[in-house]
Amino acid sequence: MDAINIKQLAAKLNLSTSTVSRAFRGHSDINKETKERILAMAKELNYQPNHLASNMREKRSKTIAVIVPEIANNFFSQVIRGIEGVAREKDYHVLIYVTDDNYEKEVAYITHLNSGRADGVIMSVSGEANDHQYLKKLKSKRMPLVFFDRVYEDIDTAKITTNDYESSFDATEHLIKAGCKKIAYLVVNKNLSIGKTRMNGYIDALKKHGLPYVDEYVIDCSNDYEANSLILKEAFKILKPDGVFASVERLAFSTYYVSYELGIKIPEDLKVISFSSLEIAPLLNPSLSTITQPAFDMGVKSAKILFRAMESGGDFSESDNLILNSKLIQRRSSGG
Amino acid sequence: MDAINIKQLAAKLNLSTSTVSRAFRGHSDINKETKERILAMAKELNYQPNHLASNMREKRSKTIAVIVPEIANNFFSQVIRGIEGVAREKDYHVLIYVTDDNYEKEVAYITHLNSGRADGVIMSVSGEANDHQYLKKLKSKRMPLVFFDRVYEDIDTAKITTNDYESSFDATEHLIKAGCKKIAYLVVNKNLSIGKTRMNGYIDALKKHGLPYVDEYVIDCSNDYEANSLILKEAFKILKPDGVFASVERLAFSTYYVSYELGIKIPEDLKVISFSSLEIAPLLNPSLSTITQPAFDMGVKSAKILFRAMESGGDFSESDNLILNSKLIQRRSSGG
DNA sequence: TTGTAGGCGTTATCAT
DNA sequence: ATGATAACGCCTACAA
Repeated sequence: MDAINIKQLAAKLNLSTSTVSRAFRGHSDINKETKERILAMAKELNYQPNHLASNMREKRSKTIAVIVPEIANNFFSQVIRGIEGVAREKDYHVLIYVTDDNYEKEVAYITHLNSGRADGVIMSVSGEANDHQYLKKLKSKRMPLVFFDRVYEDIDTAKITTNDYESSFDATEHLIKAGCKKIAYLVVNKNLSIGKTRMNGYIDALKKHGLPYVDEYVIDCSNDYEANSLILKEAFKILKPDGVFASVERLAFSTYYVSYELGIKIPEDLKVISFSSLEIAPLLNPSLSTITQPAFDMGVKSAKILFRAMESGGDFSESDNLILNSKLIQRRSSGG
Repeated sequence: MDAINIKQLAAKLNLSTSTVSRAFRGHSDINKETKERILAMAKELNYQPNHLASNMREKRSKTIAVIVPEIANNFFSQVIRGIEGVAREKDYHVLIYVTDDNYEKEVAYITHLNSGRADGVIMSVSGEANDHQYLKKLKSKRMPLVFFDRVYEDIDTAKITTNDYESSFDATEHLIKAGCKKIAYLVVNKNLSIGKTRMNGYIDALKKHGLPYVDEYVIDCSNDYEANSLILKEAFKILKPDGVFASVERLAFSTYYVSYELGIKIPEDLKVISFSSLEIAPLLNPSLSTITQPAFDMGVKSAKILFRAMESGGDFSESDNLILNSKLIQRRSSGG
């Protein structure tokens, strides 16, 4: 009762394996009747060509790998949904790898992919460490790589990002116009390119409006809820900011929790805006002002660019560096 | 500069492919020095055994498939995270398939998996249609299948679910004790086993407390936000429920939006409780009372059971039907 | 239109 | 300890 193979099927039909193979590959030179006979019998015996074998023969896996820092996160899950949809259309399969922002895992995944498991990679980087040699190996193996959102600048490959600098500038300016004088910038990893870019927008907006840039107002958080809670509690007590710009959704949530706890009223005492892909931002208490990235669309575009590269031999062009626009949506948390 | 293979590597070293192969498989009979020489050269040439080939040889893919109705959803993304973690430990890879609650896609995915792409499947079903023949084929191919959360009762395989009946009973009772007399039950697909089970809990709780069961109070919704908004608006206007029990997170969100719009005050005019895995339920306006399923844990357990089955030849035992407990967390939306 | 045969890259078996 | 060889299941160039 085990899986049947092409040989057995051919035997049952008194045909050669080539003919059977042809029936499945939409080949030209095959008698219509024979083909039908084959497909009918295949159905009856529940035969399907073995992918492992045919992929090996054709030297491709019909699979793409998606590497993300986390998955239980609105932004990434929406991106993945976008990627999955495109892959499905192309009849490709999607492997998921979660790095938990861990550099070693990232290296390990990429390294293991160097072995025929995937034909291409879409990834949002962990941002730890500075040695990106392991990624260059992909290139030498002609395995196209697309970065989205969090990228390594020193790797020359397609990058799908959003206009982080402008958005951050706008968000900060938005808080200033709402009357904030002491705006805290919440970040998870200052060294990550994305953290830097967003911070520059913040700094330049302060400058433009003649507000001083104060180092302490840049609050370096972690990926851990508990830890962030402590960090923010301390910071809020000491600095007493009247505005918070969270560079990551999670930090906005922590801001809410801490504010509840300390009796800080949003938006009266503290105005908040955050990068976020949360679809229910309007349902929060108070509704959260957001800079919303086109997550789903980023997934779709990343996948399309990857497929184009795979179809054309693995090369990218300058036009494969896309910068999409995020949307600033003002809600109650920033005084709207 | 293309990928190198074992033959070329062996040639460079003046060794046979067998010896090189042994170096990679931790085989006993190999000279330590030779092994080191091989590994060093492999590193230099960036050689890695081709998975497609070795998997084919060993007749397994070291891959599991995860099929879910949707992915941009807290419950499913947390389950996936759990699965992914276990898979990683076992050095397995994870394929993701999204059905969008579409029966045809479900059938298509399952059918295509009958071909060596995966060694096992974890799935939460779409629940459309009643012909589950296609799943039986998996069994004949010795491909273990684990259902989680949404299952087909007529398929004899491992099932990881939660105590939906009891949770629903408790949730309904909770609303009754909070003073509700006219409780609406919101459901997406009445015919899905999960919808039925949860509804039974609702019905029995009404009975126990002497409240009439009224057909109109069971409100059949869809997966579309817009459509649900209309359905609920109509229903709320006509039925004027004082309690809502949402069998799915999404419907609680719609309830909030509609209530805002109609000026219905939660919890004063309407008390709400919902199945939900939302980590920020406390931040909603008002904070949402939830029945929270142990999503991450369900993922972990599903994966572990699948691996045990794969390791032991594909069979499940009665003890592989797990029923985990959800937690009822009372918050402001139900009057807490 | 169909069949024959070789090879994709790896590994286990058997021999040396 | 190492090497030669066959086999995994499929596909295609070539032959008939």
